[in-house]
Amino acid sequence: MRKSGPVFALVDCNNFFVSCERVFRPDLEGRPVVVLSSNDGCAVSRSNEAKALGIPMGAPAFKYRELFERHQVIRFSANFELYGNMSRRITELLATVTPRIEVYSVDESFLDLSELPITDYTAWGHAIRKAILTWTGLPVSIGIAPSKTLAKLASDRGKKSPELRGVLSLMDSRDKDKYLEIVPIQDVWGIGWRLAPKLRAEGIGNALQLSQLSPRKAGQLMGVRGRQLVTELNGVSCFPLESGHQKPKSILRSRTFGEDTHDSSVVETALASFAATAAFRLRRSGQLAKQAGIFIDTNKHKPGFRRWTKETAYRTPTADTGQLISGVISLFSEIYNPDMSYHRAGVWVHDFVPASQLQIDLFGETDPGKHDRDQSRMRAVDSLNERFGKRTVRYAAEDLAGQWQPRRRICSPRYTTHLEELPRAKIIHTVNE
DNA sequence: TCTGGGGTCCTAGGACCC
DNA sequence: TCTGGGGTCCTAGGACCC
Repeated sequence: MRKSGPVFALVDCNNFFVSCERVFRPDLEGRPVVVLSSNDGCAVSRSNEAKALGIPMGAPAFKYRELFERHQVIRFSANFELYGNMSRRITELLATVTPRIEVYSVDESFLDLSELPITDYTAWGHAIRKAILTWTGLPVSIGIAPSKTLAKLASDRGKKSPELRGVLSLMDSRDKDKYLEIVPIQDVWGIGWRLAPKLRAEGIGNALQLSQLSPRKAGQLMGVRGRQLVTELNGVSCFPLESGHQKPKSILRSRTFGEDTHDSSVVETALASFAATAAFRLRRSGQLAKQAGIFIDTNKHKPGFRRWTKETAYRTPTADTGQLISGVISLFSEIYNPDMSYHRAGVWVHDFVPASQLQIDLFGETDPGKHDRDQSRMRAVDSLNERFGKRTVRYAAEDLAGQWQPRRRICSPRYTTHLEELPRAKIIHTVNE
């Protein structure tokens, strides 16, 4: 059956990181749980019970320590290996429903339903929700609508209104306005902390009022993106499904150090590790970079915060780990000041060209065979690491003694990806037969 | 003591040219 | 050298997302 217009579903995992932890710790059901960011710094995922205690997104752990203790809030360091694996399980399941899928983030996917023979979208949503829960143990919310913005809004409503049991379809437009009216302006997808007060000052306080703006006025207040947003709220799709394999346009690796440091060698090994991962991602995307840069920060929460950035261009675009490492270390040597206390650092690469279209710079390169040798060396490194595990082969500069590495004091096991960390089953013998 | 990490897109304004 | 308008290209920074 062919529908007249676009139909999008947004499948959104509830409290994703916390839910992943609970799959393997069912005893945590009903208890307040938070997952902390790198360095165990702040809360990045909260269970409903934790939200009810008034723990906001991004709550700094040290400020909430007392509340955590008082209410026995269970805390975890972020275990991205586990979350990534759980995320792939859901994606694989959804891909069996339709190939028209856009993995929007680690916990959200859009599906294009317009070609599927669905007569009752709400029933379809409940069936998918149940399948995901059965197969992965993860609770999701599903919103279905003629535009992505409305699908997003619908899944959010499905999550927040218990009577909807996680699924809301806005395909039948009769009660659309009712739902739009209860969505505060700052909760609309695409309205952030700067636009929300600006819109409120214009008397626009909810999604319904936003949808009633004229395109002209919307453009004036919010630019082209805002004009499209208003159109989307009226059920006319402007943002298509971005399926397929978009290649990244920039790659950034950065970390806050486990402890602040003056030591140049600690910062160098961190930068070398970031450069190595960035280079690997670059190769995996089949691209070469023309530009690489670094930044180093002092602690931004202390007075006298400073950031230094420095960039370099490659005459011949590269994805070679060795070249990127020596590039970023030399940039660092131009910035380093032993009197500074460094808190965080990062490496970024951008300005990419496809690896297949490389043009060797005839004037800059004295050894024309070098590029090919570099490439085959990197291919060998990547295949060894794929076969024997991440970082089996690495550059000496990376030095994984890792004094810079963030703290992860309370990390759960990598249940799904490391054999030795598998959950253990206990067999209980009953005495009375 | 202790506050994450990784992206994309758009726009305003400067540099430069005719 | 100065005047002015108009166009393109590039970049930094703003704003948003998860």
